[in-house]
Amino acid sequence: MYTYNYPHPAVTVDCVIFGLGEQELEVLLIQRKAEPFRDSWALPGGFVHIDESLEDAARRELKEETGVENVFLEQLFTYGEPARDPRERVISVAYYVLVKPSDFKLRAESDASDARWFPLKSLPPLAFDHASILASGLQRLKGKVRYEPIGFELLPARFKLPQLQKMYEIILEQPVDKRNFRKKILGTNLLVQLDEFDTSEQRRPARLYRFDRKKYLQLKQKGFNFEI
Amino acid sequence: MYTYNYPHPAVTVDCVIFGLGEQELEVLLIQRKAEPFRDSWALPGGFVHIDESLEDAARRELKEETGVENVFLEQLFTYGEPARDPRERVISVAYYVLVKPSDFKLRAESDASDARWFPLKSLPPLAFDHASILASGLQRLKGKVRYEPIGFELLPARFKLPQLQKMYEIILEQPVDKRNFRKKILGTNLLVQLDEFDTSEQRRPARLYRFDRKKYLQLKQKGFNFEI
DNA sequence: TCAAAAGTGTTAACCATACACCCATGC
DNA sequence: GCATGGGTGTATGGTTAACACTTTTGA
Repeated sequence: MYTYNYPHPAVTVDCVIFGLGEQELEVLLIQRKAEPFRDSWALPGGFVHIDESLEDAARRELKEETGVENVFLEQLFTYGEPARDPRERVISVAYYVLVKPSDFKLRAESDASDARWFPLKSLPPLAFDHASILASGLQRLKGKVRYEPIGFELLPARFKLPQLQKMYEIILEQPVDKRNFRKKILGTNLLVQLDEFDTSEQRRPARLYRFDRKKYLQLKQKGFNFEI
Repeated sequence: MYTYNYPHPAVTVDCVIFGLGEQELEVLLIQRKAEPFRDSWALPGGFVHIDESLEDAARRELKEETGVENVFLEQLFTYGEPARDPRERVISVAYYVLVKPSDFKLRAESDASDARWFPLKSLPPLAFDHASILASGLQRLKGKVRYEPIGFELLPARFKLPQLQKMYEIILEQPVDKRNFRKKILGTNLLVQLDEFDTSEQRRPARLYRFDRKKYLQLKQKGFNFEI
């Protein structure tokens, strides 16, 4: 590694933001106001400032463009094909983000904004190589949700088991056996049974649980592996 | 994403190169000739040219600095802490690389070079944040070797089963039951039995096999998952 | 009393694990 | 003929998968 006088590329971050809809996964996109790809939908993101870390840049852009903050965020992949941006050489570090329903509400608050949730099954055409970034975010989510407890990031802190099961069914796109699911998930002892019930529906109320993250982290250090 | 007049960071690639030693994993490092960290050992790598893709840059640096080419190479993580390089803002896209024994020989050929293999257990102090990059390369290798057939990348095209088993024992740092291992690995039908034997040792010759990559890719598309 | 979703156990099939001896070769 | 690692099968325990009815509530 010697001295370096060649031109530097621009570096951006882009975020694939997943949320749980009623029956499917949704992704938060923004509509571009500037060329290139003006008026196209795109992943929220932007240029990395010279004095901030990559993750800081991702969180900053996330907040600026969508109002979303304090969420699960993990680096996905870095895209650097020379021609991926028509303006100049732009290297993009992609992140994926999981938001809870309570974060969804920001959608309403910031509705002056150009951000919108799209069901995965009906995405608009995306700017740049964002469709491919989104696809690998989805692939990562599907793969990781089975052996790390990241699915809880898509649910409220207190949830009912049918809700948890539904989340897995939506992400994995396959039905899950109710009894086996309950046996397995309760068998981990990572769910804390609360003395509360969801009475908002007009039927038998479901018991609420929360995920015991502290306990999970302890077990993980001892070599325990979460698995669905 | 608007126009962008801020300074651009430099972008580098760094490679964590794994090879199998007799009894342990080894990593290929180079000794730096320039400041900062002059004479320190470091991961091979360097600046990304403005017109080459990230992977192309990684392969180019790999060849230039170590003579290694045509190997398994996969993106690992992108490191962008603002102070990780004392000279200027440098964002590094890290790759991990798996080389076969036949690629090892380049070590001898290019021994004028400043590249050397180090057993994982006796690494020298590393420049920049390379120790942490190396650690996550190792973590990735350990995690991935169990559910993707990447371990074969560390072996010659034709290998004997005890050799394959040893590779897993070295990477996973735990003993593997010989009979169960053979049952499982042969049960996948992904190993092709050859009519050749390893007669180089002074004992009962071991049968040679090769990994059937084509078959694996077909099965994978149908949802098959390799697992050890 | 009805509709709708919550909640609960048992059995059978499969898979993972543990384990010990004979074989083929070169010296 | 001996030392060395190569090669082979079975039995057990644990895990996963399949499956149907009762309970609770609000309307």
